[in-house]
Amino acid sequence: MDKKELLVRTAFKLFYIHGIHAVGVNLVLAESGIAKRTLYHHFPSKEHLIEAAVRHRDRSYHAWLVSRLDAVPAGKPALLELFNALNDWFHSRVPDLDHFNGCFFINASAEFGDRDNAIHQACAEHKAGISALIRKHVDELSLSDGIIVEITNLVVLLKEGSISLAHVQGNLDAALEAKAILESVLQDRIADK
Amino acid sequence: MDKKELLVRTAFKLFYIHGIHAVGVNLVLAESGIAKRTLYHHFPSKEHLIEAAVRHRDRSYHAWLVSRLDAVPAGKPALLELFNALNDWFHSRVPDLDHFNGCFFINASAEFGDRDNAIHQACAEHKAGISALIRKHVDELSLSDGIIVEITNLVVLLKEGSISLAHVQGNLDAALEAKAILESVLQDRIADK
DNA sequence: CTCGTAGTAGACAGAGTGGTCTACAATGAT
DNA sequence: ATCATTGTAGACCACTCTGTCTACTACGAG
Repeated sequence: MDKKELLVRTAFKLFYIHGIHAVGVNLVLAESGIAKRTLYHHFPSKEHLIEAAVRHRDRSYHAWLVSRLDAVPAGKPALLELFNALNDWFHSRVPDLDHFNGCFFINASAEFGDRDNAIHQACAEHKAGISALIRKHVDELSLSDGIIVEITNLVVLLKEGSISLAHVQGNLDAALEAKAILESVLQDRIADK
Repeated sequence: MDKKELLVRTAFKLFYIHGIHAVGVNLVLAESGIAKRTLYHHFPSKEHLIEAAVRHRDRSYHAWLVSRLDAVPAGKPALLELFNALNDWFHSRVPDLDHFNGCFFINASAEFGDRDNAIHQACAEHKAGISALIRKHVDELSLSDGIIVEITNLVVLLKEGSISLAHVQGNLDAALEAKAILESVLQDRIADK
C-alpha cells in the first residue's frame, strides 16, 4: 500500500481510539512502521496529517452510509434504515468503521473548538454532507416546503442526539429509541408513501 | 478565594476553551498564580484535577438549568423553556457558563473515550442528572407510561442533537429548531395541560 | 508552645513533543 | 554508466509534559 495512505489510516485509527492530542506522531510512525522523514515528506506538519485523517474518515463514513441507504427504497424506508445503520455502528457491528468510540468529527471538534480552524471546518463539512443526504430522502416524501425542513431537522437532531447518548451515556440502543420516535411522528404527518 | 477552588475554576475555563490534553498544568498554575506544590498538595495528579473540574461544571450547569426551569410553570412550559435556555447558552448570553464552546461533558468524553475512565463516568453522571430533570417535567404532563418514556427520549435527543449542531456546524439557532419540533409534537400528543 | 495544615518559589528529573538533519539505498531514464 | 528522484533509518534539537523535591513562611486550634 501507498505509504501516504497507510500513514493516514494508521493516524485515523489511533486518533479515533485515544484522541488526537493524546497521540504523538512517533506513535503513528511506530504503529505503521514508517520513517519520520517520510511523514514530513508527505505532510508539512501534524496538523495536516490530522486534516487528512478527518477527510479519510469523511469519505469512508459517507460511502458506508450511502451503501446502507441505497439498499432500501428511497424516502421513508431509507430514513428509518438510517437508524438501523446507526444501531449497527453503535454496537460495533460495522468493521469498516472500527470499534465504536463516538463520532470522530464531534470528537475532533471537541479538541479543535475554534470554528476558524481547518480541522473543525472539515468536520462541519462532513456533517453538512450527511445532512444533505438526509435531506435528499426527505424530499422523496413529497411534503410541503415547511414540513420538509422540519422533518429534516428532526432526523438530523435525532441522529446527532443518539450518537451523543450512545457515546457519553453508553446507551447503545439510542438509535432504536430515535427510530421509534421518527416512526410515530412520520405516521402522524404523512400518508404511507 | 480558596486556592483549591481557584485551581478548579481556572482549570475548567482553560480546559473548556482549549481542550483538556492541550492544556498543561503549568498553564493552569501561571493563569491562577498558584504554586505547583499547592496543586499537588490538593490533588494527587492532573487526572484528579480534571475530574474536579468536571464535577465543578456539573454543579454550576445543573444549578443554572434548574433556575431557568423553575422560573416558569412546571410541565410543558418548562420543557419549552429548556430550549430557550439552550438558545441563550449557544449565543453566549449566559455569563455563568462562559463563552459557548460545545458541551464540556461531550468534549471531555471525546478525549477520554473509555467508559471505565473516571472522567468519562463523571460526564455520564452529569447527563443522567439532566435527563432526570427533564423526566421530572415530562411526568407533570400526566400521560400514559409508554408515552412518558417516548417524550422524555425525544426531549433528551433534541437537546443533545441541538448542542452538537450548534457546536460542530456552528448552527447557533439549533435550539429554536428543536423547540419548534417539540411544540408541534406535543400539540399532536397532549391536550394543553 | 506546639503541631498540623495551607501555601510559596522554583530547581529538577525523566519522558515525550513536533520537527530537522545527515547519510545512505534503490530505482529508472537518458 | 551516470545522475536525478524518491524514500529510509534514526540521531538529534529545543522545548514541553507531569510530577518531585528542598527549604521556607504563616496561621489557627488545642
